[in-house]
Amino acid sequence: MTIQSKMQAKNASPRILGAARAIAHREGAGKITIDAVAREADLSKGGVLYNFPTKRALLAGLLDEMLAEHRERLASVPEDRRSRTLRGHLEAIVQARAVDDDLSMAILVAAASDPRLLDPLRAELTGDLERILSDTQDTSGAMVVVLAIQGLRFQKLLGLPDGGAGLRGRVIEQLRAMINELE
Amino acid sequence: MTIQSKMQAKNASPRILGAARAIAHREGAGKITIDAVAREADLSKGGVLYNFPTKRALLAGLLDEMLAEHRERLASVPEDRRSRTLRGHLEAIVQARAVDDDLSMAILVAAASDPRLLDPLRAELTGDLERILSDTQDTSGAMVVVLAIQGLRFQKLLGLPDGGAGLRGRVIEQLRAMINELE
DNA sequence: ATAAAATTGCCGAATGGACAGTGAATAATG
DNA sequence: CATTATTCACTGTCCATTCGGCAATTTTAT
Repeated sequence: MTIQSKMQAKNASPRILGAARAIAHREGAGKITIDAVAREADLSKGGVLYNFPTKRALLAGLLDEMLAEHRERLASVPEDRRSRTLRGHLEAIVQARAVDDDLSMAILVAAASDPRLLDPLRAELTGDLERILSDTQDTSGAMVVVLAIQGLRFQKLLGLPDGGAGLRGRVIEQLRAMINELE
Repeated sequence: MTIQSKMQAKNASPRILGAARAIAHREGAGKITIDAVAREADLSKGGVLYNFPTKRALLAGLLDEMLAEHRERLASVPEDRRSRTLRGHLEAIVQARAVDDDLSMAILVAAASDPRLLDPLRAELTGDLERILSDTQDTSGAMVVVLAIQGLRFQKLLGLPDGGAGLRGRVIEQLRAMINELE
């Protein structure tokens, strides 16, 4: 019970999504449960279900929010540079410090519970990829960079070995260089 | 009830693991349930739990089996080539046609239910990575290849866009070339 | 060798907990 | 007052895990 216990917010959805992310960050993606989210958001279970009528909808909302953030990061790359989309993908992952900021975690839960939840993501990435590939002649070179970026994502997410911070920095530098060399 | 209904096999574990993989392949990783595995393996629930006393143990067993297969694939790369481990990782994923043969799916379930299940995988990969990096001077170049391979894994697993089969082939060729150019 | 005893591998019916979803009642808001 | 946001108390389902029993197999004792 917070100080505002009896005050109705106009829209609890952001708080709910934030709660879900907090749980995923703290306890792992699999622990996202309606009850848990309700507790975390200081709301009743019914309250959560009022905003997201099913758990599936909640997960979809999560993914949606993260996709939106992803788009924002992409948009923050200067308009006129070559390989803009590809640069955006790389910088997005460099900036996302906490796993919490990252798409990947939501992706995992989604995939585990219902693969169709990933459809919007697939659509988005398909568009991105088309743009990336049409930005250059060296499509397989570009694709290697794309794949490496995805590799970075899951490596961080799953806590797989990364060869240390120093190497990580040099890898990112190298990826930047590879992007610059695309024509 | 099969024809051998009253015959006791010495060890149902392989059948159980096979059943689990079949389910994961057909219905998704999240559908691995003791009941389902029991049905698929034509065994009772108790029978499954006799071989794997908890579900966690079952998942650990799955991961273990897949790690063993992974080691085998690595071992199949000719002894004397440079960057042997790295080549092994690449060829392993090229060979694994069905997602079914791939580590990744098991990884996902494991990560979702209990991150600690990934510890053996982490250990294995840490060793692999050390070997890979000590095989060359160009550590960041090698790491980019490692990351791209991981990217390929998850791309396939999650059904993310890959730019088509042609591009995929060229990417693999390019990765092979990158490995050859490592010193 | 063989009967008895112990062990192994498995069955299948409970048990209980976790969880998604419902609906009627209630409070807040404009 | 009417609409919207939320609570509360349930319901039903799914699922991991427990447990007593049983048949086949192996070991031990005679």
